[in-house]
Amino acid sequence: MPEGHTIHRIARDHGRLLAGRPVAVDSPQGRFAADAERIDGAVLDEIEAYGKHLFYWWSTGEVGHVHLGLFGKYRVHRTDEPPLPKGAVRMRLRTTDDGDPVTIELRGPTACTLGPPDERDAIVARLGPDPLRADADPDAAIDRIARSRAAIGGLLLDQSVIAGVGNVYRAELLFLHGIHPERPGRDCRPDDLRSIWETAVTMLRAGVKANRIVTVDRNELDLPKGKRIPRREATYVYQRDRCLRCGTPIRTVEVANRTCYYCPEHQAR
DNA sequence: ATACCATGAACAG
DNA sequence: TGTTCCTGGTATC
Repeated sequence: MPEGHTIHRIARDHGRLLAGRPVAVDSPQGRFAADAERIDGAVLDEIEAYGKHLFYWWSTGEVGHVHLGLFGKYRVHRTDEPPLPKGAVRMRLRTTDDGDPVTIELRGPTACTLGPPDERDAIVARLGPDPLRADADPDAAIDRIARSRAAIGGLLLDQSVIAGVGNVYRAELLFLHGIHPERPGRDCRPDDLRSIWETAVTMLRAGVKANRIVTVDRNELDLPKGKRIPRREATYVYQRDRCLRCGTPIRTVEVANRTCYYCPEHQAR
């Protein structure tokens, strides 16, 4: 699930539920237990999203770091007495004040740690600009791509180039700009690179709003008004059999160790 | 019941 | 470049 839009949506939703409140923290599964103890009962000041990373700013001055990876998942319970947790809950956050009771469980993350703000800064320093953040510098990403001999399909997945884009968005961004995933970054027109950034901003924002990835223009679909777009219709090329626009069979190519879907008709080498 | 694959990324070498 | 870690949905038997 988690590309950048998911992470920003989680930061927003969970922040609304927990920010400014004292929170009981524990780790039923155990691997976060020692860290949990240090912030147990502290006030959660803010949840920050940066690319695919989440940062929990605690009133103790420490910062929690969560990266969901491929499998990590949150579950929200609107009670402070949730059912016995099934499976391995790495981190559990539970309200203890008089407000609306909330318990949030985290399972299967790639990273779940606690440290000083320096550690958060070090992680952010390794990341490229995040299209969902107001402080993003598009030129940092555009220049990196424009100077690179590497395939643009790999660069778009490289979090140090652009933070928050994942395998679905990369395929869709390249399709919409008619660029083959294996084209070297330096062989792309600068205008196209700028446009890719702008499209990324639009797509990711739409993803946060809808809480899912929908990259197609609704008007290109033959759907009854008001009907929800099915998952397999929500993209132009990603996990499709045929290109939504021309019907050409979709091909795949491995770029950066991940399957990249593209339309051979629209995306020439 | 079992296998495999997936929207991710760190690490070894 | 290949291996490893984590979970869950779907396919296959």
